[in-house]
Amino acid sequence: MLTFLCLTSIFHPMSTIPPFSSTLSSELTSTLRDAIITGEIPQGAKLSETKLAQELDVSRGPLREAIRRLEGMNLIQHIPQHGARVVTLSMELVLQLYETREALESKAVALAAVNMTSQEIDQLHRLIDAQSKHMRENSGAFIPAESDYAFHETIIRGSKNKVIEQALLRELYNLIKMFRYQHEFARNSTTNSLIEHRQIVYAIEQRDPELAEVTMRRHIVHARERIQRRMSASSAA
Amino acid sequence: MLTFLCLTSIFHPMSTIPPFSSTLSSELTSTLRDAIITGEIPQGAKLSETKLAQELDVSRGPLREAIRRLEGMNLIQHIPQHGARVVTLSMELVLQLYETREALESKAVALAAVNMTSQEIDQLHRLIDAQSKHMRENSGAFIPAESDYAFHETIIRGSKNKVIEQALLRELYNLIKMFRYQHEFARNSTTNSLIEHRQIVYAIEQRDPELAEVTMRRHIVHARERIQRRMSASSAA
DNA sequence: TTTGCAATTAATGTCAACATTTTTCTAATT
DNA sequence: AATTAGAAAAATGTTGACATTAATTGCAAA
Repeated sequence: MLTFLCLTSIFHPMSTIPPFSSTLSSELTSTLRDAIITGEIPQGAKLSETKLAQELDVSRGPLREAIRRLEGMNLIQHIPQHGARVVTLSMELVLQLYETREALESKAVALAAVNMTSQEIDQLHRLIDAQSKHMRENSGAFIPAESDYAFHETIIRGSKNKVIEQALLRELYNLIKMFRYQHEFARNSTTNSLIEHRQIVYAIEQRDPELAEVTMRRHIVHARERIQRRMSASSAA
Repeated sequence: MLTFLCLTSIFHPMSTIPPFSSTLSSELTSTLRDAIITGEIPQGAKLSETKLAQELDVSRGPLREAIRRLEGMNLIQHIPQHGARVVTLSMELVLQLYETREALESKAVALAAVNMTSQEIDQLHRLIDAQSKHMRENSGAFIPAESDYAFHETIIRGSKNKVIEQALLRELYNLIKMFRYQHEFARNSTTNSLIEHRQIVYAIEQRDPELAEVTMRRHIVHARERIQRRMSASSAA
């Protein structure tokens, strides 16, 4: 028996998309998305329409629509006449996610350096200050994942490019959150991240798109390399 | 009365996704996608489930699923309780599409320079030769859009990065095809494109990711600038 | 004529039943 | 015992009806 059955629940702080929704179908989309990200429905698991509909006490129509939407978010793979399965995050896929993120988010920050309002830049400062405070008070190891996401999302929205925003927040970040949530070592950011965050904000403040771009690119490459090291280490063990 | 009603038809050479499909819902997806790309269903048009279902002689269930899928491809915008509309390609959106394409496809070609097989590179040569032949025989103005797409798709698949491939071919290219199909001036490529294509293939052959990346980036920036000039010229007129 | 409300119409959201395909189980054959 | 064929079960695909919400129409009042 699954525990995510409460449809009107308060969701994880993971969520990019607001949990509120007017239709049952949208509500199911959020519910299933969070259950997949947290691993409550494990990777590779088959989503049986019949069983899920029974457990969630809804009919199959809205459920199928939710599954189609999650398909569009790359959280689910659907094979006609065979059903839907939760995506499996192979080492290869995760590295490809970070390669794609590098391309998109480095462009996003370059645009953000030009297009962000001063209010939005202030918001970045507030987030960094909170991260800094958190590290001081916890004798320093990690930045909480939520704060890290908030930082990156602020920049992405600051690009004012809806296409990049959608590609990153709707397709990529759900998968990245899923990976980080389900791997303890990736759940929080390293100390070094805060320094890099400061460099990125500095470049944006200087309205220097080229500097912002290379700084962000390096930030994401570092994250990818860290994952690569950890994954190959654990697979060798 | 719409004319795309023949579900088992031979589709436009536009299609990225093969027209064959086993389920009615997938078939509807292809049908509607092509109707949207060609403008048979015009930009901003409301997709009335009731009417469409009647005209296509299907029930609303599979039709709704198709609409959800097209939503995932960014061809349709859906507002709960209000229905679905075909996306409207504003000047702003088109330029954002090309900005995103620049970021993704420059990364794709850098990966392709490392990962493409020699057979795939041969394929690029064959496509360029055909483009070259076409221009000689037609006293030279343009490369047909289909040949241009084939060239870019070969490179994108050659990157061997499924995430970038999906983002480009499933989300971006449909919209770019839609724009080019519905704007006569953008339908074919310029003479200069062939030269740039040759430069790109040269860089891939040299297994030089950096050169490939800057060459592709310039190629796409040129395309965007050409659009920008044409659009502002026509809006000034 | 215009504004506002009520009633009607139509559209989207949801459900339950039916059809078809796939999977599973059983049993017979080699 | 293993394999295969057939039957049973379960799953996905599809349909039409019902519920609820939005849009339209018509009428009354300002």
